[in-house]
Order: sequence, then structure tokens, then C-alpha cells
Amino acid sequence: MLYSTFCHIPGIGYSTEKKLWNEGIDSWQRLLECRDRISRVSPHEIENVLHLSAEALAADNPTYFTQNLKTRDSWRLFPHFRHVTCFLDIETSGLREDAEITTIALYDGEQVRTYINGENLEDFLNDVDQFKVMVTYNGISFDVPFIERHFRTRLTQAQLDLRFILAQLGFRGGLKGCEKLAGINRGTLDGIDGAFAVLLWREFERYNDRRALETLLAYNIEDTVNLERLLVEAYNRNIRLLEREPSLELDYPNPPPLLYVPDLETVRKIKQANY
DNA sequence: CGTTAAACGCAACGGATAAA
DNA sequence: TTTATCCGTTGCGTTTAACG
Repeated sequence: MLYSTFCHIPGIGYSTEKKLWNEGIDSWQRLLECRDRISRVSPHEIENVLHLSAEALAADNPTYFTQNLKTRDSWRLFPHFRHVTCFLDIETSGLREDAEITTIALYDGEQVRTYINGENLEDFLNDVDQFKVMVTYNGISFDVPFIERHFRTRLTQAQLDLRFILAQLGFRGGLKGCEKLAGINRGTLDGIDGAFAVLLWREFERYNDRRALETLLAYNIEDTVNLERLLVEAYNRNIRLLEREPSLELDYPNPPPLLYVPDLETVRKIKQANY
């Protein structure tokens, strides 16, 4: 899909891109051949951008594309960079300025890693370093700045933020809302949200209750793992919407084995104390 | 609570197109 | 050729959504 992407060229929007596709111009190679037939953009400019695009792809540099595409179009680079992509979600102690990261879940499509404040949180930076693309939900506004503040560093990964990718497809209402619209069922974790995750952390800190922590981690992991499924869903829907080759569609991923089981007794207890 | 980007409405620009 | 109009793209304010 990246090869037939032209809307990252200044002066080419969605309608021009679609028009070119309908004329059979649906690859960088073909556009390069026809570059003097494109009005509004000079042949030299087209050659320049396509050269940079090919170079970025060959060099495994996804940032070039996320910087030149709109956030909502960044799904286009996913298959090409899947081998260097991670899915990430953080939990925090609240939304206030002084809130801290409590846990992080990091998923590469195979393995889940978790990081816990006070235990191994500082290992995160080293581990995340191996990835070039980071998939989140609202991470551009929330998770990334939060992490950058905590670790006093800048994350270099190209960002794929599903909030804007899914909103473009009409999927709104937060991560949980999008999951419902996509037909994803959360099982026993249904009814747990970010605010409840704050309470689970407090329970763990106050009583050193390992079951509360494991419930929190189970929730954190569920959010993170579902990001992959949602991205594949968004990718496939866009392929159909843009009338591209059906063969471009991706298989739905299998979720990884469960690492933690939510403790329903703990959940019940906290709910009782707070409602 | 702050952070961030999209959406929205609106205006401006420039090339394309067609009529005079 | 000149002129008027149309269309796609871009830019600029304000507002809205989503995160725990």
C-alpha cells in the first residue's frame, strides 16, 4: 500500500491520488514514468519525493513516512515495518500533573513484556530501543509525553496512533468503544477502565496485594494486545474503502498466551468500596 | 488536569477548463 | 487570447476528543 501512496507529495491530496489510481498509475515506478503529466507538482519535485521515499523504505526509516503523511494515513506503512513495530500502553496513577507511570505493557506481536514501577520500570527504555514503530491509542497525546517526562528523554519511534486512524473510519468513543465497534470481546476484563486501573494500583501499593497488581497487568496487556488486532482491522477496512487489491488485506493475528489472570474477587472488593 | 492533533468553518491560491 | 468559473489543496483560527 505504501508503494501506491502519493498523498505525501505536497500538492497531491486524496482526490488526485484516487484519480491517478483510476488511470492505472498505482506505483511509485509508474508515477515516476508519468511525472511530467501531473499538473500542480513539478516533475522534479515528484522525482525528489519518490527518491526520498524509496530511500526511507530501503533504510528501514518509518519516520520519513509518519512525518510526511497525515496521522490518520500512517496505517499505510504498517506491513512494511511490522518487523520493527511494537504495541504499547501505559497505566498511570491518575491524570493529574503529578501522576506517575504505574505499569507499561510492550508487545511485539509475539512476546509481551511488562514493566512495573518500583520493580523493573527502568528496563523499559533499553527494551523499547529495538523498535522503530510504536502503535498506541491516543499515545501521541498521552503515553508518549508521559513516558518522555518520566524518563527525561525523547522517544524516537515513528508513531502510529490508532485514535486518529480509527476515527477516520468512524470508530470513535475511546479504545473500549472502538473494540466494541470492531466486535472485540474483553471477557472477564469487561467493565474495567483506566480509572479502575488507578484503584488497582492503589490497592497493590497499600496492601502489597499481588492479585491486584496481576489484575492491573492483565488489563494493561489486554489493551496493548488488542491494538494489533485493531490496526489490522483498520488496515483491511481502508484497503476495501480505497478499492485496492483485496490480496493486500492482512490476516487477523492470534493473541499471545495469557500471562496473568484477573482476580475477580479483588475487582469486586474495590468496586464495593468505591461505588 | 494538560497535552496533542483532528475536525470544522472559512478564505485564499493556482492550475484547469470552457466560453466569448 | 482573454475572461470567468470551478475544483483541489493549503493555511488559519477555534473547538473537541481521548488518555489514567
